[in-house]
Amino acid sequence: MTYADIIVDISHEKLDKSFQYLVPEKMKDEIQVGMVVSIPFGRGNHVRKGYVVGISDEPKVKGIQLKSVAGIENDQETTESRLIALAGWMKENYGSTMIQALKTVLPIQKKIKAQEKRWITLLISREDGEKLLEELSMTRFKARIRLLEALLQNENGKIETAWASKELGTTASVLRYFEEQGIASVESDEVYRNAVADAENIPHVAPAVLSISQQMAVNQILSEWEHPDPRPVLLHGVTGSGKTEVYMELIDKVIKEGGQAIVLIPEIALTYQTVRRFYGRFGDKVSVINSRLSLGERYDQFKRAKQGELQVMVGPRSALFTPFGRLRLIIIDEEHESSYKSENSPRYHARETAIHRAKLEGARVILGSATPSMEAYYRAKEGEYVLVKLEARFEERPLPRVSIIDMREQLKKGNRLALSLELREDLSQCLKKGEQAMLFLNRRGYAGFVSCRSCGHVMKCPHCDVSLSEHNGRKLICHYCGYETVKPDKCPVCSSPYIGGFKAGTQQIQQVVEKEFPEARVLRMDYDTTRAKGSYEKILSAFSRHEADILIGTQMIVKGHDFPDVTLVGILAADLSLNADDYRSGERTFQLLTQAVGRAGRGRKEGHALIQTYSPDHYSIQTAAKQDYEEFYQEEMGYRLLMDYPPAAHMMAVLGSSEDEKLLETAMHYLGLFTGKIYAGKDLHVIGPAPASVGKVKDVYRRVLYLKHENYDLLVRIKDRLEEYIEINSGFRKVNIQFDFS
DNA sequence: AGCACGCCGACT
DNA sequence: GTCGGCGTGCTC
Repeated sequence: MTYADIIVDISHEKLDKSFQYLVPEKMKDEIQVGMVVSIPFGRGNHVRKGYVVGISDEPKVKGIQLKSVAGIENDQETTESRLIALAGWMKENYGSTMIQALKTVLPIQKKIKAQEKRWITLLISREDGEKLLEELSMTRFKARIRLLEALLQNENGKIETAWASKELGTTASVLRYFEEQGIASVESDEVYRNAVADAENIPHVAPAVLSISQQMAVNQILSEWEHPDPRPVLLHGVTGSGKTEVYMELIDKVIKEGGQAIVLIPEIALTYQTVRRFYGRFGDKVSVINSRLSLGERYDQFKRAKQGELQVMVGPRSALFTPFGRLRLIIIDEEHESSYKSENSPRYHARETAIHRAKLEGARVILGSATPSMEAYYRAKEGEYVLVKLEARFEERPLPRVSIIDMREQLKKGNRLALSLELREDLSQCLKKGEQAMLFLNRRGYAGFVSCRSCGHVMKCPHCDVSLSEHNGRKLICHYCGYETVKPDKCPVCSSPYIGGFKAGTQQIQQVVEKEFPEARVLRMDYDTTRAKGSYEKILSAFSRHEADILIGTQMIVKGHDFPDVTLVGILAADLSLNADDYRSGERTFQLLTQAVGRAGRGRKEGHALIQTYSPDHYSIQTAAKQDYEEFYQEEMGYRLLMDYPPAAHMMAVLGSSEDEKLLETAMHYLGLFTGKIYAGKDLHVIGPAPASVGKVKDVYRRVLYLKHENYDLLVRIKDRLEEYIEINSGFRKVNIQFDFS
């Protein structure tokens, strides 16, 4: 007998397990893991869609009469089944339930979408309506009166047909009367809107003539593609070298061959500019998904892709699962960005997942970055990826000149302001010449905490074990759970009145700058000024139109924007991100500084950057100032090798969370003991368990156990063993365990 | 999600 | 006494 494990309709959390069905004799040879089948389910034996996730010849439950698979849905087998196979791989390699994996991979169709809503809209003015109502009230047409009354009462003069027929008894003949007389119109919901914002106003742009180095890169990539099984390409191009032109050239090739392409970009922040460029070149073959689209719009875009209306999809991490039927190319721009790693289970990395999807689909992968991740560069050096370099900046523009300012010297010189004397001098020069400047405040992993200057007490969130941040000088807010409290005017521990915030926020910088340069026009871009919808684009486009002289902001200003008039970049508190408590802090600092420095001098005029720091000798800062990736990589790799951190070894974090602190502690302790016992002597490093870097969020405690080993598959096997162990032991019922690979 | 079982309020 | 409200739990 053949049995199939099937997951029923993925849109419902509670059905997060597989059910076993009998496979009828005639389907035995046809059925495969990844197929979509129809099955009778529940008491009513309703026929529903299900996904085959396993096939076996043994029943796993006894005492239950198994039902049989009703049929195989053949239609969209190829695209969908490959995505389901990808989900299976993600489940296995990142540790999650199959249903979570399926949900990230398949577009969730909304049930209501099946029957579209129709709306009755009042076309005449309210006065005319009242008049007509009076006339009608003399007649016997009661249904017409009810509908007109309802339309007049409704604020927008718009009601749903389904509601009208149910509540008002409106019939088709009533609607016909309203339409014929021009009193109201009946229209369906607008069908898919173009997801590309402002698409009508994007002019077509002819392909640019590639520079010599761009053309060389394209040729190198194409020659790799000649191989039957091309390797992923790491395109290492300095900031401003024109990687996007290379991407577009390759996409053009792929489209002409009848293939389709996915372009991943780091976050919504960048979509606006990037999408415009792609749309300008390829027109409505291009679409975009982002988190601002509604579920319905998102689904529509995937549907268009599936129907073959689109050739190119641009979007963040989740765009990787666009159901293209002839996917031939996946591009991951700014490959090093941390937003490519999912924070939810399955905690997949878009880079690895893209490479796997490409393998399943017969597509190629391009990874692009000015500052590649250690992982990607390591793999390229090992020959697993092909390294292609774009060394010259576009039009041979020189890289900016960089100076490092030792802030300890500033204190000795008696300057206590956040701006060094050198930066102030350069700013005034820059303003005099009518050029633009950017001031970048590095506050990655750092919140503007409030502390007592007398006893050192730090104001913390009572629910989350993180410091509270000061807002507008009077409120304290927790960025994890949103807890809010009034800023105390004396220390709750020692009653000292000297309690206050660390004065280095963007607002403070703005005040200093405005005081120092009263004639300069200053824009500020940070968490506070970009919360409103569209404000992000507004600030950036105002700055690019030179409506301001100085732009002050956090990391969001350093990402990939071209401002040709910017000649000066000032980086404040460059070393703050070095103090974050994870092994990637050196890499992040280098990336941030390199990207920030690269903002200067992208137009005709030469650029200059100043890095202000308290650790001028750190290699991340030194190499970023020299814009020397290779030297940074060597230094950083030495540290990773010494400490067995990725990419020198693989690491698996076992994340436990529970509301019960004691229970969590024992549970994690036993997991540690268990792994130590079964894998003793296999060179496995077990670290912890320890409280997670944020030990408590929304009153849920979090602990973490790290396992390091050079063999990834061994870690995956350990994960499987741990999952079994957790399944058997009832002590884990109230503890949530997740796995995180890096 | 559906559908059944099940335990408390207003009805012919 | 019954009809029916939707809370809870199960579905191979």
